[in-house]
Amino acid sequence: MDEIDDYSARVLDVVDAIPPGQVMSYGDVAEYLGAGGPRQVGHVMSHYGGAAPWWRVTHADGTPAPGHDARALAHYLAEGTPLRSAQPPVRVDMRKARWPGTS
DNA sequence: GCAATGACTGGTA
DNA sequence: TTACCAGCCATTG
Repeated sequence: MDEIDDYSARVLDVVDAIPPGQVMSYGDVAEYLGAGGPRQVGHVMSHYGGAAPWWRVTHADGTPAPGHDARALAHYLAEGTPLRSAQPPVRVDMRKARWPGTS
């Protein structure tokens, strides 16, 4: 198994901590960690996202990762995530589904 | 060290 | 909604 970096593990830890029905944007995760940037989080998800609920991580607009929007939609419906559009372009209601973290 | 790239963000048209 | 631009951060050649 490939060993992951501390930063990647930290990103996966936050994503794994997101409760069902809630989502975070790439920028929110980076800001929550206080390190790196939205692009770094996205890169980690593309490389290690297979071991984490990547569908709970979306763009600031609420649109899921490209190429996986249909897959993410299935999870949103299964977890009861508040959606603004149940069909492409799939968009999550960030106003309610945005997870501020362990407040 | 520089240029290019990427599962990004916000603003403007 | 879509398209384009400028900014941001880390990795790679």
